[in-house]
Amino acid sequence: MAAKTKGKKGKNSIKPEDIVISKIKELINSGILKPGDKLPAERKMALDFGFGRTQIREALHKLEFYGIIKTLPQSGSVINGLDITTLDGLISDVLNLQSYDFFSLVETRVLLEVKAIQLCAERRTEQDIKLLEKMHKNYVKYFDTPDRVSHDFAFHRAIAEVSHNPVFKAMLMIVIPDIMAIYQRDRICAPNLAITGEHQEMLECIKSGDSKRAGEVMRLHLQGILDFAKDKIKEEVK
Amino acid sequence: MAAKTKGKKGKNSIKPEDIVISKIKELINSGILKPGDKLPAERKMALDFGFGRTQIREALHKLEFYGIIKTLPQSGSVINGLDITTLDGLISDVLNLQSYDFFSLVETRVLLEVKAIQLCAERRTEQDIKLLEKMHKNYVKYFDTPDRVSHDFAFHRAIAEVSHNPVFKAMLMIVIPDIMAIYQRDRICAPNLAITGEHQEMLECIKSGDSKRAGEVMRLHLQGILDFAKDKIKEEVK
DNA sequence: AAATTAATTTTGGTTGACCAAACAAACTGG
DNA sequence: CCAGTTTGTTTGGTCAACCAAAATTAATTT
Repeated sequence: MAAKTKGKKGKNSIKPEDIVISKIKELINSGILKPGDKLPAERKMALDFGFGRTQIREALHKLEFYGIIKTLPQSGSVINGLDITTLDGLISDVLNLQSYDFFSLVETRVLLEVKAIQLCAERRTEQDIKLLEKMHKNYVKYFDTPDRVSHDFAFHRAIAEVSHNPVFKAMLMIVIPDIMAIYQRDRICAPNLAITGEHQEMLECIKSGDSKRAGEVMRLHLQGILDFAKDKIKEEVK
Repeated sequence: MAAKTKGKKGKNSIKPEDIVISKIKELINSGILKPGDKLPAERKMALDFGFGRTQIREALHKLEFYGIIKTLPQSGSVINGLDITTLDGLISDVLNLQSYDFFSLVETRVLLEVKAIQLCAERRTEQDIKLLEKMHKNYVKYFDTPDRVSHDFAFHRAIAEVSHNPVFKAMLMIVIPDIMAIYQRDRICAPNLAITGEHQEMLECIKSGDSKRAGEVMRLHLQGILDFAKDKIKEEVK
């Protein structure tokens, strides 16, 4: 996935795999390798670049994760057929992979999840509604236990599911856990009782198919975290 | 990354690393392992699970990519401190990792990029404007060459950059290349001349800070691809 | 007895060798 | 001359042994 929120303090160690990736990047920029080409064998690159095959291998894994190459067993690795500028940009992104700031994460979550719940209201089936009701019941049931946050997450995860857009879901699954971890750690005040009511209301909107209102309630629901993120920025500045 | 758009045809081969991951998942679900725990040494797992250490290692790499564990050199791998349900869901997602359908990709792109350009109009600096103008010039310059799509991508990439939200950028960089690859491949008609004008207009909106209008132009700009995606669905159904 | 130090074990990281599938060239029979 | 087969090579996938850093334990000193 994607990228995790790492690199809090100085991670001085430059991983060998990243050096290998930048070497490959050079090969592409210098025109020796073009999109669609099969890149050299792992052993050859290991020799040429002065690394072990393991390091080459990990670099290739990373590039495949991000959809830049495709590795076929017993055959070789092929550069995906984009164009040079695109490729160069993508590889640069893989190399940088900076840790995401909390505000950007929340901003993204709000955008995705408001839209997600709107789609929920439009696309939900009978089965979807049952799922959501079950998740909501569980949240209420475990409200006074340490498992509350777990079931809170489960409810939001269900919404991502019922949006019937797997890309939304995948992206929300990247963003939400990070946000929750930080929010729980840094927030002092007690769990808000209003949350239950908001969940209930969202559920009603989805059931009645009122996508507009569903989105509004979700936006309200996330407002607290958004404010928290804004405060965090000011805090960091001062 | 994120996930790439793989698995077109039947990829029957179940990768060993995924079996290892599901074994670890079982350990967590059975309560033997809890969040925050250090999981067994690579050698021990290799022995217990009946795989080589390499396979264990690749599984751990994958889990670390998705932020589920953290591996410390010469010390061990630690399960990140979420809660059990959350963890279980995340691991399930890693295991499924289905290929994304074209429509969902486009739907996500529209949402992200419309918001991105609105943020552009609000947050752009003088330097940002210079970057965008340069990209636009290049696009016009290379319009009649095979490099057109490359510079088209570069322009959109610049918008992602100028939104000043690294999460938006990362996600758009996942989604856009896939979309462009499919769109170019399947589309028959010639490149639309209107695109240049729309890029120009977007640029003007960003410069003047008119975020609302910038968003509208972007939505219009992407409408063609969205319609194409809708047609594609109907086509697949029949 | 407590604190410090030294030896040992355990850990992830790295390396080189081996395996079977895929590929390509050479060979053979028509 | 060509189609089909064989054989040798190249490829990514796997494995077992080795390395250095970290953690643990034992020994030593105060």
